[in-house]
Amino acid sequence: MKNSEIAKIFSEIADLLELKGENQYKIRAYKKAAQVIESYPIPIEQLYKEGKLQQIPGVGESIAAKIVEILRTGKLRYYEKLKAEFPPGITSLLEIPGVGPKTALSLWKELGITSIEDLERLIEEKKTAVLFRLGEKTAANIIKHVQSQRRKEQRILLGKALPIAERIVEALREVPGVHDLIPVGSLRRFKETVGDIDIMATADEPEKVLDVFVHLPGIQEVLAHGGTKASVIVEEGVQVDLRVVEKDSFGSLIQYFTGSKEHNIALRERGLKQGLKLSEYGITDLKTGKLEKFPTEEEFYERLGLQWIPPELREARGEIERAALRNIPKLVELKDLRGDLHVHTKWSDGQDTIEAMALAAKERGYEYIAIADHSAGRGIARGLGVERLKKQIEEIKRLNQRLSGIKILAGIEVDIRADGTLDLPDEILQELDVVVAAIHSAMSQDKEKMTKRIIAALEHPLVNILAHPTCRIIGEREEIDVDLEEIMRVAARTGTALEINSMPDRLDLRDIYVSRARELGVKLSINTDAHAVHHLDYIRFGVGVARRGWCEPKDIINTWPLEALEDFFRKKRALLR
DNA sequence: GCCGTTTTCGGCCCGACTGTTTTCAGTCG
Repeated sequence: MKNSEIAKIFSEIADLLELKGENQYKIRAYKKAAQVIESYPIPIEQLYKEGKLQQIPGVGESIAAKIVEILRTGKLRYYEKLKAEFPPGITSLLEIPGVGPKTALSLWKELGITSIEDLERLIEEKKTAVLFRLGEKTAANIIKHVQSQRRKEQRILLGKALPIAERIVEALREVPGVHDLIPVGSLRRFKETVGDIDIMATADEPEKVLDVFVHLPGIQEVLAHGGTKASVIVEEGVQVDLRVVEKDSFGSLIQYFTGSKEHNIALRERGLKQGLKLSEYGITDLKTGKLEKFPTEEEFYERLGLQWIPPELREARGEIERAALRNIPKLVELKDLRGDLHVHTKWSDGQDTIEAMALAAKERGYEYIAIADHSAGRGIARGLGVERLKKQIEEIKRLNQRLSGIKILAGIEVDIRADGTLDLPDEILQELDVVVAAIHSAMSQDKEKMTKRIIAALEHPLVNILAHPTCRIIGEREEIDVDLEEIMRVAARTGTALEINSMPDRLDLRDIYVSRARELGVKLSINTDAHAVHHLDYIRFGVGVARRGWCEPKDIINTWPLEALEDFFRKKRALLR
């Protein structure tokens, strides 16, 4: 059973306990367990087999026993019993903003409402007016929220949100008297999707900045416009909030608004143990009651005895403990990258020539770039067979003689066929500098078959990188069903790198798997899979994922000098031949 | 239900907003 499925059960239990009016700390315990399990990089089933369930933070005796029951029987009696106490569907009411457990319960008990549709109908018939604390305004708000939730797509890709934020920040920078200007929230943490865009600023005249903001080109609707905060919807359909705040507490404010929520909770719990109360306004000493303000985040963390924590790590996944030990890793940065090892050209489905891609790479400060067009198996992508690949290798040789300051590596993105064999013969593959292998077909194979298939590719001495290992497309295609732990172990053993694909809708491997791979000693490669020159700039999203996975330059093969990289590839051939 | 720089028992994050059966409960981020 998948981690997400187990997490869902505990999250439902938390909702049901809320309706029951149970102890709020018990509810929180279930919520926390669900949240941790949802983003846990190791399959819960595996931890169960190893008897290590309680090593998951937030999972104690009771929840561990429930996980065991779920995995053994496929069911949980406690959950079934709880569900039977309420009509099915009632927890869906909790998804409506403004409706919590108390409201949901009275909607059901007083009016028999058990679904969002019921609720809408009865509000329109004005039958909810009899309820305690549910007047006209609340009813109107519920209708508004339900309708707007139906209309808008919930979260948008980071790759779409970041350019919007940058565009706005750039425009506001021109306003006289503006000092700080920084996007916060999940955007600053480089989370793969974001809900809305939140920007914080300090300025001499806040009204002036907000005034410019609501009149920027591309603003579709102004939702609110006050003296310190304004909210708009931009033409891309995303909500953008701008807050202009006090300079002397800017540090604690951006810390608070950057999140994550879980990170902030963990931080405040730690503060309490030190007799300190944390909030967005600063830190209050509980003994003296005095509030201390912090202009910078560094000072804020320092007051707690912590090293500053990069936003990408702020997910309550052990970063606070590491910061206390002053042992936060020196995360990989964009400037550490020396090349891109997976790009396409006109030879298959790319838009630009080899030369154009190479020059663009040079412009970005790279030392090398690997051309990895599709192999013939991909009919739709005008894939390369043996003869055309030979010609391409010749072309690359000629270009390398002509161009200076950039080394073009001859490569291929070879298809891993359904049976695990590669789409091109070894004789031609060994003529290449680098071989990237990938799954593009038969993605619905069962777990056992898929795992064997990928392992066969990893064990091939000529395969250097596994591209987009889970094949997911965010919001569109689920991950393939595969034993990732096993894949990672084989990748580590054979010296095969796993790719962090930087395409905004892929970001594959995703952050939590990157973190696990790194723990297991797997090397990673941050590539763009660029199909045009401008795609090379997507690399920063891949870097964000690597940072969220706690990677340092040594973990990322394309931060290495060319000789070290070639050495890495040679070693695998020698090892497995 | 979880957990331990004060704890194996007794705590458990913080502040703001909103509607309102008006002194605050309920909800949210």
